[in-house]
Order: sequence, then structure tokens, then C-alpha cells
Amino acid sequence: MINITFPDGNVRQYEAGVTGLDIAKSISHGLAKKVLSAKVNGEVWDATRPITEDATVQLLTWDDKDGKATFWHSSAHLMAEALEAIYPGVKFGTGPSTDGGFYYDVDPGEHTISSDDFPKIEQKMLELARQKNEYIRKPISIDEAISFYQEKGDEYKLELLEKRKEEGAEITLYEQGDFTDLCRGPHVPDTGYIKAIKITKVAGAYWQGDENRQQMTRVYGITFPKQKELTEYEKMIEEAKQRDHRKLGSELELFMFSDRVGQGLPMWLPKGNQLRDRLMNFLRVEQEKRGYQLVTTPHIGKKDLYVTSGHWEKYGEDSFHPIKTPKEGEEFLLKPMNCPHHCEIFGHRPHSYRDLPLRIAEFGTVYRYEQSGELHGLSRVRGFTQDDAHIFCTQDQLKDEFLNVLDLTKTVLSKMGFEDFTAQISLRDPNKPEKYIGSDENWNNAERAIIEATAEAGMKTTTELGEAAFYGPKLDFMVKDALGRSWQLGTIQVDYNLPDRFELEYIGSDNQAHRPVMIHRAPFGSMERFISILIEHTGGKFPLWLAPEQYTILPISDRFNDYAAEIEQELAKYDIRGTVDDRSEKVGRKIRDAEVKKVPFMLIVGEKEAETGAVSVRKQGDGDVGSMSVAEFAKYFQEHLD
RNA sequence: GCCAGCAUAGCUCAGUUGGCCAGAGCAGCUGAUUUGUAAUCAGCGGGUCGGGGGUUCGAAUCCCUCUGCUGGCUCCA
Repeated sequence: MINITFPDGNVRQYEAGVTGLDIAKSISHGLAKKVLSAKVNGEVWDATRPITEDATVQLLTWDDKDGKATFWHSSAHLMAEALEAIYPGVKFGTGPSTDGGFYYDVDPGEHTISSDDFPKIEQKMLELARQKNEYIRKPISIDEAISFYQEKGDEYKLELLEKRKEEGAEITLYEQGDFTDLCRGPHVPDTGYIKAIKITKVAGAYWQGDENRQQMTRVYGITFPKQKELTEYEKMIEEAKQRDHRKLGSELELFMFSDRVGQGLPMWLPKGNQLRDRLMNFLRVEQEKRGYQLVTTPHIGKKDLYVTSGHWEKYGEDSFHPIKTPKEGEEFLLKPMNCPHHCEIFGHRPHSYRDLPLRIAEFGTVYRYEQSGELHGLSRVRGFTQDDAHIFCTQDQLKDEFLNVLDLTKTVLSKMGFEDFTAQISLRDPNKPEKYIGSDENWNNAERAIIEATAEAGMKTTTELGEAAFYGPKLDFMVKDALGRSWQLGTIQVDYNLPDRFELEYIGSDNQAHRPVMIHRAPFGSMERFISILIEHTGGKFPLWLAPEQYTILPISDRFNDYAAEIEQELAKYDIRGTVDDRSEKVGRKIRDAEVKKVPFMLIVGEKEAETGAVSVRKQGDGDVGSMSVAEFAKYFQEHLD
């Protein structure tokens, strides 16, 4: 008998060789049906793999991240089986699960796989799934595996095996139906668990992620244990499509692109620009409260500036090429970032430690050469405005400055209606100290400052080792939107590099020169990217204070246009902005148009209202809320202003 | 940049295996209508079918190329 310890600490005894599935059966029949895999001593195993020694065991279901991963990984194998049946001779790269399904990289040989083929693949997968073929785990020697793939003629798998051979790793094959795959597992017990299947997209992907190597065809899919879950997934996708910021951006006339101006160069239309301005003003006020000083710097700078900063060497390829003065041939770069300019500002006169921390902020527009395939609506563009600031401070001030920035960022995000966010802390890779510049002492100090500050600010955090920049540790804000999607927004980065390169100094209380630390931070990240996320988060129904039009007055007929104009003037006194829809249309029509434009309040005025000096209020999405005086509406409005 | 796909009126889309002057709805304009909580009616205008080149008696339709867009990959200071 062996002892099995459960996550809640309970210990039960089983025969040696018991499987996760057996254990589930011993608990309840319902659980047994749901178990996909089992975490045995921290490692995810097949639910059907025998456990021979004492172990801690956690049974994994669809509700566990690892359970889903098992399910989707098994689905990748199922898809591979289907692909092999449909496209004979197809070769396989790797086929893992992802956060939202799975993919398989394949070399289809002379075939091409396009979205037209998806129904065919889905059908085949369903057919194979219904056969309830077991996933059979087969540990074999590496040489056996190599000869298996030599016979099959799959050079990709052979390459993977060669690598494993060097590492001396153990090899397992998994077999289901007529398909065998090199895989360390684990898998669900049989293909019958997979009930609902959707092939979602097909795309190119480089073999081993190396752009110099063979381009594979990556087929993406998602599967579910129940049809209903697939239906819900499709609904969510549909909702995301409706909220797509590119679609809403043009429907609500917020921004546009023009081929003639150039790709990735957004132009803000009046309504979008108002939104952008309001966001910037809001941040200006919050920054002022926290001791920031605004500066403005030019859009270009001498190439030498970026040679000094090191950006030319590191990112020259990703910048627009230098522009030259016509006569002297002096080289200038469109600025790809604001920090070198800000370093110059700091260095333009001597500083005392009493000046620190010095917080220099700028809504700085920068230009970066992004590869054409990278561009995407407002979220990835070639010209954008950062809500940038650089804080120059002493080592001792780091933690307080972090707290200051955390407070600012939290204020900003909650004001925007983002309630769910985490701080992702990126630290050094302890095994690769050569990757980083700056002293150990400084790094330790900075990392400690970040960890302590986030703890003190009561933030949810995750920590990533090896994700730090070469010049310092950083913290990124990960935000969940209304559809549960995760985005990286603001960022805070400690920098030991630039102060060195620009030889920045301050005179300490000891009358000696010292090097300040620099913090880069941007709560929004960039206005463009932030607004794209805000649009999708709100579905275009912006918080009242941001709405380009807060109300629109809908006169019942032309006869009340004058009254409507009076109301408009009246409301302006309350700082409430809006328009009058004086077209000779029926109210039904005016309401519909206002609803589509997502105007928060519709004020309907006709005979009754004109007589009593009232407005009939309708709330976007909610409908009629009744009649009230203008003063009452102003009050009602204030209550809805966050 | 790479792979795959797409590009027809301001927008959303039809356009059969290449074959008469390229269509619809919405939007726009003009007129009528004066309207009570999600689309009033009628008429009119609008497209070198993304640009260029080619194949063909004939191209929106087939081929090449450029531009842009979409989905991924790689990248992201």
C-alpha cells in the first residue's frame, strides 16, 4: 500500500500502481468522469499512469489550468491525426497547448492548408474523437525513437530527438488510433473526452521560432468537453469582434488611417482627439499633485544623442533611418524615445541632492520603425505618444518613488474602470549576471525597493526571473478587461545605464558628486495603445467624463428646436457638453442614431417639456428614466459622473 | 520582414465556368412629412471593381508586380 496525500492535507491509502483515475473513482463517480490528468508530486501525469510510491496527488479537471492544458494538448494530437489522414505525407514540428487552445506546426509538403479546409479537419477530428481511442504512453529508448522517425521521414522530429539525445532525456511516444507522436505528455485517457472542436486559424510560423529557418504552417484550434462551452466561446469571440477598437474607432469617428499618410500613422479625428485630450489632462492634474514638472522636447534629435544613449547601436535597425540637413549633411533621428532628451534636461545644470527626486514628464510623441506585419490598429503603430516621465533620484529614494508611481498608476487605472490588475515584477536571471549592467548592490537595492513597494501598496504581484531589462528591473501593469482578456499597460523601469552614459551627477550632502538613478514610467504606456484597450474594455461606452458627447437633445419636431437650443445653453453652464439633433426626423429615428453613437444621455423635448421647462431623460442602453427639470438633470448627471 | 488570406460606391456586401451600359441595403443630396422613446416616404447623385503591367476577340473575374488591410510568426527601447 502507498500513501496518497491530497491538496487539503488528507492522506489515503491505495494499492501501489493506483492511477489518478482510480483515485477519482474511489472518491466519486462524478469526479472520475471529469478528471483529465493528475498532478503527482508537482508534475502533471496522465490520469491513467500508475503511481507506485507515496505521493501528493491533485486531480485535475477542466477547471484547472493544467487540466485544460492536458485537454488541449491531447486535442493537438487529435488534430495531427486528422491532418495526417487528410494530407498524407505531412510532417510534424511541435504541437503544444496555449492559453486559449492549441496549435500544431506542420510542414504540409505540397499541400496547402487554408481556412476553407477547417470544416474538413473538424469533421475528421470529430470522427476520430468518437472512436474513443486511448492515448497510450510508451517509454522507449532514444535510438528506437530515432529509427521510428527515420522510417517516417520526419526531419523535424529527428532534430528534436537529436537535441534530446544530447541532453540524455527520457523519451516517450504517445499513440492514439493510428497516430504516434513524440511527446512527454500527459494526455487525457481517450479521444472521446473531446466533444466540441473548432479550428480557429492558420498562419505561418518559423521552425524553432527562428526567422532564418523553414516556415511551417501553424494550425490553431480550440476544443471543449461540452458543446455548450464551444457555443459560449463563439459568443465571446463575436462580442470581441463587436468591440474591436478598429471597428468602433471608425464608427464613432475617433481616429483614422490613410494609405497616403502611411501605415501605422494614426490621425485623431475631433471626437477621438477630445477623448485623448481629456485623458492627458486628467493625468496632468494627477501628476502635478505628485510633484511632476512638464517639459516639451523636439521630435528629432541628432544621431549622436542616440549613440550616446546606446539606442542607436541597440535599436538603430528599428528606428527610421536618419534624416539629413540638406547642406551640412548632419544626421538627425526621429526620436524613438524621450529619455535621452530628458537626460540632457537633467544635465543642463548642476544639481544638489536637495533637488531630488526630480520628476520630468512629457507627453512625448515618438516614432519607431515597426515591421509592416506588426502593425495593428492603434495598439501597434509607428508614431505614438507616450505619457512619459523620468524620475531622477537617489538610491535611497527608489522605494518612495515607486510608491508614488504605484499610487498614480492605481489611481489612473481605477478611474478608467479597470478593477482587475496585477503587477508583474521582472527581475534578473540569477544565472546570467553578465547580461546586466550596474553593480550587484544597486540591483539588489532596486529589486528590493520594487518588491517592498508593491507589497506596501497591497498589489497583486507575479514575479518573472530573467525578464528584467539589461539596465534595470521593471514592473509592468497587467490589466484584465471586461472580456477577461489580459493586457500589459503601464510600466515602471529602473535604469542604471542612461545616467552613466550621460554622466549625470548630483552633489550629495557629503559635497561629493554622485550618480542618480533614473526611473522610466508611463501609466498609460502610450495614448494610442491605452485608448485601443479602453475602447474594447468599454465597447465604446466611455465613462461619462470621457464621452465626446455627454448628451444629445432630441426635439419631437422642428417646433421645439429653439427650446432645445435653450436647454443646450443651460447645460453648458453646468459644464455638461452635448448637441441638438434638429433634423426633421421622428424621435424613434433620433433615438436609434444616438443609441448607435453610444451617447450616454438623450434628452427628449416636446410640448410637455417646453411647457414645464423640463427634459425627458433617456439613458443609453437603459431606456426612459422619466421627466425632470434641467437643474434636476444636472444633479442626476453629476451622480453618474464617476 | 516572413507565411497564408483579403481589397467592388463613404460603410456593409452581391456579382454564376472570363461575355450585354457593374448591383443592393445603409449613409449622402433634394423634396415631401412635423413626428413622443431603437430605422417616415419618394426622387436623385455616386464606382478608371486598390495602382500598374500582362494573357485574351473580350478581364471585377486568369497571371505578374506594387500598395494597403487581416490572422499568425519574428520583434517590441
